[in-house]
Amino acid sequence: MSLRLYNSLTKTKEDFAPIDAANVRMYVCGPTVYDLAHIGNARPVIVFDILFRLLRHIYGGAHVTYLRNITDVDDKINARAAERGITIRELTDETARIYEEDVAALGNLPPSVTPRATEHVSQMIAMIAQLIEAGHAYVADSHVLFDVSSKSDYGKLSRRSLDEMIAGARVEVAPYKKNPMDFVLWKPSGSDQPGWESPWGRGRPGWHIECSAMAGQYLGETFDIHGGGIDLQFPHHENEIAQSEGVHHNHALAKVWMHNGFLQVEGEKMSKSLGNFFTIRDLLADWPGEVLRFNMLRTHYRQPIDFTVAGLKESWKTLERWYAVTEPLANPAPDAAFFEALCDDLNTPAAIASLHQADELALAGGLGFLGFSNVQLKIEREPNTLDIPQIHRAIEARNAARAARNFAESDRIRDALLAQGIVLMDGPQGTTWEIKR
RNA sequence: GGCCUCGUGGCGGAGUGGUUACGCAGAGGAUUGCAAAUCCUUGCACCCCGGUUCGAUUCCGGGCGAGGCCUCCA
Repeated sequence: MSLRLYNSLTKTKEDFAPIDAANVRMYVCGPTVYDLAHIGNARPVIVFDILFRLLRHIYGGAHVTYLRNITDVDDKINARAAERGITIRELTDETARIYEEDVAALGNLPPSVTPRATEHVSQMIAMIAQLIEAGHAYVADSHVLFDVSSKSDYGKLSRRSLDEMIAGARVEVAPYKKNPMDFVLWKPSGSDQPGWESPWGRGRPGWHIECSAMAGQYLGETFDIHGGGIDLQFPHHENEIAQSEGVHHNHALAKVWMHNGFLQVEGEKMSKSLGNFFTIRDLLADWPGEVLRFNMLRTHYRQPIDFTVAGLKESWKTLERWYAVTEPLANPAPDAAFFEALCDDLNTPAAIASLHQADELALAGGLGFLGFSNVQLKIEREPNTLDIPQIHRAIEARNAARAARNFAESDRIRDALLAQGIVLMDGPQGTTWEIKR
């Protein structure tokens, strides 16, 4: 069974063949750490975690390198730190730490490498110098700009021509730009802004160069897979391509480009003004991480996803039903139907559908493979705030009443427990209980 | 305005040139003192109009609708 992935660059599903099967390399754009990550940010993390697991399964755990960067230099970060009256480093450290906790709670494996932009500024400076040398960049008004007209295939990922982009013309046209679409590689910093010494004076890197620099350092000139949200396709990924290929003699940056679809909340765009803006942290207060994860995987990664409370409830219910039958395996080997679905461009909805048909072993394997553990739901099932001996005494009293056919009393006890959120279930092996949802 | 994606039953969501998954909800049954849970059975769909075809939900064109990018955004 071969792995097939949809490549945004060619717009087709292609057989995946690694450049080096002994070291399969994947880059995914990580967070800009100025604020808590929201549920939309969680989608690419979960999607590419599944791909990471699949690649490790196919090529071996030691033969996959997965890089997810941390962007800790950005003007939004500067503004937020000033607002909160803390240093930039305090803000980025705190936000990065919370981010790691959040994505771990969602069941994601740590990537192989999580480099920080600020620790790679010298690589960025070197790259910018090479771009100037190669005629792809120029210095103007203390800035260094990428000259998009110097790269004839600029726009190949997003399939836009320069003419179209200029016709769209909502971009800021700074007077020092040769072409309105030229983008900043380096910009000058004032004394109140973070800055690094460079051949072009004290300044800081532009928006896109960090990804090119870190990808080049850890994954080489050309690597296998570059992932991220569809909204990053233009301009961010387009510009990454321009920068990296500009330095690497037009050798491709990545063979396969993958983009996950957008996320909506209850049918609307998530935004602070609509009051439907949810951070991962908000949601983790009400929903176990594995429920959030399962809900995300019910939709194919390239489709838009509508995040709803109804969907979360359904996800929770499905997981509970499965956990009642089996426990996810820690070292799972997927069964054929499940594996084939995943290998078909990460078709997680079809893989999940196969689990509904699967026997216990295959179900346990599939759940484990997707990164489920049942740890969080177990805690949820028996929160330590409950007086469990009291519940058991009530159940015994009710069963005594039932044995005496005093159904008025037994129903009273059951209703009393229900009022506390405890649902009773009479089975052949006796009475069991669970938390009402 | 330009570029792009999508439109499947009450809901979620795969897939396919011809017998149309799966899950949730609904209905019927088994079980139960009654419920709950569970199990079995089951009804329900391929946005509209053209075209290609023996045959289209699936391919092509147009329309309508939704969403995304073009500016920070995952």
